[in-house]
Amino acid sequence: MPELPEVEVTRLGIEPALSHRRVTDVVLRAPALRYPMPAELAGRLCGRTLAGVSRRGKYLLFDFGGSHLLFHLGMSGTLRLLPVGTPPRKHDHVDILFSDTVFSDTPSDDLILRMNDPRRFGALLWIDGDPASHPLLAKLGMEPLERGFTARALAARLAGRTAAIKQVIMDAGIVVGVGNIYASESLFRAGIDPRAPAGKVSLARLDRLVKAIKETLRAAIHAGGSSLRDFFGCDGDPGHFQFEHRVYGREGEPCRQCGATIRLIRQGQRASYFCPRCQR
DNA sequence: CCGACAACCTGTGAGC
DNA sequence: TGCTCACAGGTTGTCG
Repeated sequence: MPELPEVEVTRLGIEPALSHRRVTDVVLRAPALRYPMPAELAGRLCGRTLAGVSRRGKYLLFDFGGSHLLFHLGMSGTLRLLPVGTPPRKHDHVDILFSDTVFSDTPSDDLILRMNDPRRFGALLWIDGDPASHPLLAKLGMEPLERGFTARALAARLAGRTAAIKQVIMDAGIVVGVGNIYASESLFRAGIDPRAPAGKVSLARLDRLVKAIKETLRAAIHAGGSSLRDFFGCDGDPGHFQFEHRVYGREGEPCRQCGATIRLIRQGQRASYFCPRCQR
């Protein structure tokens, strides 16, 4: 499901709606996602005010004034904002109820932040202290939309790597947020064969790749993300970037750039799509 | 350190 | 209609 653009679209919807609201209740309907649910979560959260929501890679960090609630959406997770009283559906595992804003004099406008995750590969963790030093976050690589993500910085991390470039740019220890869809899409835009050994890609080509990754992710965020089957933004709207995919999911169809037939191969148990003429 | 692979879990669509 | 199989946006752990 969610790669960086889908997580960022979720953050952009939630942050303005929930910031400065106070938690009034927590409902957990599953004992665990990828990890056991945080102990005493209701006791820790109720009464606290949300200061803001940030993102690191595909993780969302809800700042409750020094302590953080961390979400990961895994393969099939979504976060939605719903009116209080909305009945839960299958796989709605977590509700966090937020009060109306403190200073509003309108009738109650309380909201539920609800996490749905059929496959339960997602995660919910409570982090005291600096989240950057948490084991899940400490070893993460570069943020692709930040200035530090450059061809030179990428080249330094790829030196000596013999694995295929597509698999390496999906490694969160190198660069975060680039998953299976956006890896294929970015390599197409950069004109690079996904099978090329990562350490042997020239600096000039890495420069094109870095620019392609930034462009692709930004365009996808602008489009509300890609919705293949079960991604929706926090308002329930699907994204529409899937209609702009140039190779992902287009096996056997003509390349939009040159007309050659788009190919599907397996790399590391994942599907890779590419144009054999445009990507060499 | 690196690379290859299995595992986690549910739903869906294709093929018979 | 119903069965079985392959596969799906991610990450972690193990093994050589």
